[in-house]
Amino acid sequence: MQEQEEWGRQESLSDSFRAVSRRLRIQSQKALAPWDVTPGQARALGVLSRHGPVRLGTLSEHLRIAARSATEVADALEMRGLVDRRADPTDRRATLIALTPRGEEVTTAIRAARGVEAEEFFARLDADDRAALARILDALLDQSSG
Amino acid sequence: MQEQEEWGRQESLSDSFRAVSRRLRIQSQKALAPWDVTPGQARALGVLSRHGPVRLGTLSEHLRIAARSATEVADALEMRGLVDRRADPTDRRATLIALTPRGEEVTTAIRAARGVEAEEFFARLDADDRAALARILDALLDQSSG
DNA sequence: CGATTTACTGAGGTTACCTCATCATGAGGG
DNA sequence: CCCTCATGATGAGGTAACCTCAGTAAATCG
Repeated sequence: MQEQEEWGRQESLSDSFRAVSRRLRIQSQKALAPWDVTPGQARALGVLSRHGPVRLGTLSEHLRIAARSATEVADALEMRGLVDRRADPTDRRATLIALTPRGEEVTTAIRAARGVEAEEFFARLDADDRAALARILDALLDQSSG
Repeated sequence: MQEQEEWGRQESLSDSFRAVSRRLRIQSQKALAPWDVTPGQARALGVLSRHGPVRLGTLSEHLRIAARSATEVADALEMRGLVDRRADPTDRRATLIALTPRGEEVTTAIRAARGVEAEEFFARLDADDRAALARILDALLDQSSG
C-alpha cells in the first residue's frame, strides 16, 4: 500500500511535469506573439544568435531535433524574413542559415522579453529552489541523453 | 552582468523543462507501446480507473483539457475497446465513459508498467530531490492555474 | 412555452516533431 | 576517371495532443 502511494506520487510527478511544461509553452507563445514567432522558432533564433550562420544539420543538432525538422523551422523563419539561406562556400550540398538584420533585431527584442517571461514564471521560486530545479533537470537530462 | 547570467539561466530552465518533458513523453510512449495506447490515452484510463464512469465533461476537467479534446481521447479508447459510451440516465445530453473489462485489465497492466517507467526515469534522484521537485512543480502549477 | 444554457461532436487548425524516399554533391577506391 | 557510398537538404506524408468555432439536442429557467 505504501508502495502504491509511492508509485502514485511518481506518476503525478510525470503529470505535473507535463502540466508545467504546457503552461510554460503557452506563456511563451503569448510572450512571443508580438513577433509572430513560435517558441520553437525562437529557440532556433537563439542558436543562430549564439553561433552565427550554421548549416541546417548543425542547427538541428543544437536544437536536438531531426534534420528534417530543422528545415521546417528555417522555412518558417525565412518566410518571416528573420533568416536567410546561403550556399555554403565549402560544400555545395549544404545550406547556411543566418540571421537577417531584422532577425537580429527581433532576436534581441525576444531575448529581453523571454527573460521577463521566465522571470515571471519562475518568480514564485526562491533562488534556492531555482538552483535545485536547474540541478534536478540537468540530472534528468544527463541520464536520458547519455 | 550578474543579471544577464540570471536571465540566461532562467531561459535554459525553460529549455531544460521542455527537454525533460519531451524525454518523459518519449519514454512513456515506448512503455505504452505494447498496449497500443498513447500517453494521453493512458492518463484518461487512469482517471476512469480512479473515478469510475464519468461524463466526458468531467473527464476533460480531470485531464485539464478542452471538452472537445476529451471526446477525441474517448474516441480512440473506444476504438480500441478499452472504454464504452453509455447514456447518462440522469441527463440525456450527457455521455458516460466507462472502462470495459478489457480496459480495466489494460489499465492495471499499464499502472504497473508506468510505475516501473517512472521509477526508472526518476531513479537518479534521491528522495529529497523527488520531494523538492514535486513541491516546486506544484508551486509552479498553482501560480499559473490560479 | 420560449429563451438561454449545457453536453457533446463535426470541421478544421496549430505546434512540434517524426520517418522514408529522393536528389544533388562530395569523397574514397580501383 | 569513374563508380560507389556517404552526406546535406528537402518533398511527401504521418503522429500526438491539443485548440476554436459552429451546430444539434436536451435541460432548465423565467
